[in-house]
Amino acid sequence: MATGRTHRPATRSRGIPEATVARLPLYLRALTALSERSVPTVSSEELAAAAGVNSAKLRKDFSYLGSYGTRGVGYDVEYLVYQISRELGLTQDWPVVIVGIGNLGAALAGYGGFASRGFRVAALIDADPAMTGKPVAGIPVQHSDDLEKIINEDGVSIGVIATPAGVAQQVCDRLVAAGVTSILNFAPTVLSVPDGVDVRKVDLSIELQILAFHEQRKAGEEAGAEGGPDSGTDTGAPTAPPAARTAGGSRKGPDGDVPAVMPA
Amino acid sequence: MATGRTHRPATRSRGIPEATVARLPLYLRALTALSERSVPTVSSEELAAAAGVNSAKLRKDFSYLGSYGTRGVGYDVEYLVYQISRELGLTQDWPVVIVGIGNLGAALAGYGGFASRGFRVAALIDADPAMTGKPVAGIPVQHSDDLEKIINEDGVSIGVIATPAGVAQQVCDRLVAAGVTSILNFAPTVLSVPDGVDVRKVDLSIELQILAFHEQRKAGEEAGAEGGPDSGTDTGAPTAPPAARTAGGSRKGPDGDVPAVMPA
DNA sequence: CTTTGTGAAGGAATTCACAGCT
DNA sequence: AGCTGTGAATTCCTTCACAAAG
Repeated sequence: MATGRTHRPATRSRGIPEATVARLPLYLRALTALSERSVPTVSSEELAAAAGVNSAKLRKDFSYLGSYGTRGVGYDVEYLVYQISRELGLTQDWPVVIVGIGNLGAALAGYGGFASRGFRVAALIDADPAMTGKPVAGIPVQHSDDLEKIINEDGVSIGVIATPAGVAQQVCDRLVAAGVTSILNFAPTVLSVPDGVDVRKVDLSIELQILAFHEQRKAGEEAGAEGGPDSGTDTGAPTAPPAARTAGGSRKGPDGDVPAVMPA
Repeated sequence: MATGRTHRPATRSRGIPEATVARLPLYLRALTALSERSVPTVSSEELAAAAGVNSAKLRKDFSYLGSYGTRGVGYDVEYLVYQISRELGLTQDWPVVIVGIGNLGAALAGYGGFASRGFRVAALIDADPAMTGKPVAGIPVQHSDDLEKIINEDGVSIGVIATPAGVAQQVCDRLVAAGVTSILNFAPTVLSVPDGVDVRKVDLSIELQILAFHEQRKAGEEAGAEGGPDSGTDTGAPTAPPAARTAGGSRKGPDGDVPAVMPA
């Protein structure tokens, strides 16, 4: 930035910004919908609306991919679908293994958006011998003893972890050792992986907590002018704060001390 | 903040950055684990490692909450757990409804992390009459005709949508009309909601596509020095690009034209 | 005219690095 | 000594607004 970016980015677009990459699938989905309705072209304004972003952002995003689009007209839907697909690597297909076939794993196995767009469920793996051989979403579950063999035979590089948190790290380690370099983690744990391995995390409870934060904020505003943080709703007022600082005068949070009612 | 924080923040900390809010649940989880092991205090360095972030970021994050923590020592685990919980609004409990009890909805209903930390599944709702009354994860499914009544009676403000994409928007509309102001959406659609309603989205297929992007990138680097985007892997080379631009010289992507093989 | 593509401005998040407290 | 809390520097992302292209 500071240095002004002399000319073209050397070896070609080294680096589409992460934020842009994260939005490409959104654009792709919107474009696919247009494509199915046989809409031939779309403006940045329309497409942005369909994807739920603003149009300047969309145009900037596309500018990282190249100069697709025609001024005064818009973007050719089919062409863009192809270009984005290629950029995302969806023109090849990616075998994926799902480890942990509980409720969630089963749901994922049956998820339609999985099969479409280049992803193929290569195997379902579970540690429970009772599951072995049982078909889930039409695919027979295999035992985790064979994990390494499965990964190797199918050339799997993407793994989905849907196990309980307690075993997620060891499953992860085995996947990585077997050659998996991208992991989608549904278990509520921080996974540690060597450099070069990507991990993305999907965490229901985190999302809910973020919503709760905003929800609380709304309630606070709507209620009293600027009253305390949450003026109790049901604050029992009992017990004492876990470890009430060493007394002292440190300027703590909003209203000093209140007991915790932490759920398990 | 900027203004040196004369005394207490006026109306109180107007505005913890979103990025910080999104990490609080991570810290909370790590702290809860420490708490269970009866660890009394923790340094920013240790806690950051457990949460998978760097310690400067963690300290900055905490600084938005107030001055908990003791120089030369670290943070009192229990105290921090409480403060973060309160900040996130987890000291009150939030009734949640889940709409769409298919594979995914059932998985969510049974998800442990749900019940803990202040969230309570108030109702499971599905449009299929055959599901009505059937218990899922111990909770009887109710019919979507009663959606409004359920929301009102239980004072639900958070809704989870796990329906097929096709009906997600209308379910969303009904939830909002009934008074829900926070929505967690698992359906692969962009939901439009009025101002004041928060939507968060969890989308498997988007996460996979982002992984595929990076995966492809790795493959590219590891192979030829800096060659084309993916040098084919299996590119049939057939058919023509959807709408091959009006010829012209616009500097398109990396290697001009290649056919699309888009999956449905 | 319409709409893209993009410099430049503005804002947000991260990281540095150290003053200040314990 | 050790560790937090935070201004300042940096990097990343978004938005503006307009020149260039059809």
